[in-house]
Amino acid sequence: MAKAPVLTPQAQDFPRWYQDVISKAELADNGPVRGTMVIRPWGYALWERMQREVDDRIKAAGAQNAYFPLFIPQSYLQREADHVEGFAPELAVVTYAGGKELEEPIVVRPTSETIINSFFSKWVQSYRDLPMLLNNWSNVVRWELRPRIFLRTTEFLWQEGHTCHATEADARAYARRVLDEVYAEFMENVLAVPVVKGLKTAKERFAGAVNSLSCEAMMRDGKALQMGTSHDLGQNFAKAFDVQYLSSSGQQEYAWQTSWGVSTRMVGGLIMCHGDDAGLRVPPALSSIQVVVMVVRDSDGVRAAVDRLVDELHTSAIRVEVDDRVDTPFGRRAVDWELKGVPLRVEVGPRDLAEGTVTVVRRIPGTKTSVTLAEVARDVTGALVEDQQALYDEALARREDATIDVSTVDDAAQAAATGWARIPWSTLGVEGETLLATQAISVRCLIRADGGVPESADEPDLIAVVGRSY
RNA sequence: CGGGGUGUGGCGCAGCUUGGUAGCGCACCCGCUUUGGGAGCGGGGGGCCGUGGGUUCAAAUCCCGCCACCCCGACCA
Repeated sequence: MAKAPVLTPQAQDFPRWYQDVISKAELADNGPVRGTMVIRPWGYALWERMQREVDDRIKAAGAQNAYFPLFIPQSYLQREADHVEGFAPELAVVTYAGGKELEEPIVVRPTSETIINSFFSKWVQSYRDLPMLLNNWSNVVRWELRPRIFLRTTEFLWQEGHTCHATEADARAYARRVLDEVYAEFMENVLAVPVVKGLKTAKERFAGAVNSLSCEAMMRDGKALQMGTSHDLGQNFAKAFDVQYLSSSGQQEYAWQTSWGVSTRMVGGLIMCHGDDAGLRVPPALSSIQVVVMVVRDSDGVRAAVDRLVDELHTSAIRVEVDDRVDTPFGRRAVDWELKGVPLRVEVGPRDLAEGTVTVVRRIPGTKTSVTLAEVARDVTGALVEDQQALYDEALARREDATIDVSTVDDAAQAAATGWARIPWSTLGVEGETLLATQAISVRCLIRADGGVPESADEPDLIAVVGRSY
């Protein structure tokens, strides 16, 4: 008789499956304050690898890391009208500290536009100071009424980039460059998550931005997740915080700005895009452990063979971990690694060694094969590359199958029950967008007919990608 | 804000109707046997039963208040 499934099957109850994976794969726990989370080592390892890969790309795009404070004077938030209105409901405000009531309340940052701009106004003096490209790795707090671990938590970890440019065109181009070269490139090639890049509608735009661009991914239940955003801020904050520079022609000009961010929400996206009924599936390019070598039983020279194999894999620049917990039943260990989603398992036991082989188990396609000792390193290296691609291809095919072109608002609503719909923006319009909102369906982004990212929502022939979202 | 529900070892629950001071599964600890797909057997540790009051010889159980959390609706995006 089959054992009860380790996880609630996705088809039975997707949200429950998501909670089960997070708990059984030891990714995170809920914190004591509602909406907060404790990120456990395996979950944090995913985030650390994401940070490393994103950070490399941010630096390649010319930005430098800096750090700005957690606490912001409340008055700063109030300087930009749309910004304060957008964030007011989710602010955590400190009014009492050091044993007494504060003269001016302090806001725990929900994002750092205001405090960073207060320093830009000091640092940006001349066109020679531009562009100024900064990035801040930090935690932020947005009080959430309906939290979901990793996807929408009261406190989360992220990076926020903030830049100043001499011209509107430069700022726009940079916001777009981050979207393409930092975010989408990372998501598709490292996370193996295909994304649709597009422009947010006025309704979905960041509070205080002129335009917001986003990367949208489809989860296995057909819902959308905004994986990252990049904003063209125009001169809104520059004017509110007096960020001016002297141009080469001797004029005082307001700087043109951008801001952009990705967060621990990506961990949730990774889980829901690739996970299956056996647990997480981590893409090889991301995983902090690419191959786990299992000592099936410590006898007949198994341990020595494992040590030699690990050295060889290290030499091939593969991230390897040994599982020599021989006191724990084999099946338990195998299930644990599957839940955690490590891409490859190499099982070494006396039976294998007698044949001069090892057993290679691939988590992503779910295959198990016997490979000779001489070929392991080559086989493993090839499997890591193939499975990275397979994961991406699978996710892309799933998204395409679940996305349909429609020409009426009713059909769009129908399609959103199981996936996404593409509908001409001229057909949908703001009225259609409002109507869909009553059914918890939103415009994820606007794209051009050829899939390109629009410069503005006023371009003709735009397509709205609509769906339900997290 | 309105309606409904739930609070009992780390987690999930039973016990409450018909009061007699707590039990099950998983997890944990010890021993032996196991170990190629979630181990078996034996032994063991752990609970102010959300909280404050009341009734009673006696309250997890009955009565009243409070708190927290969950679901549905409304509101907001």
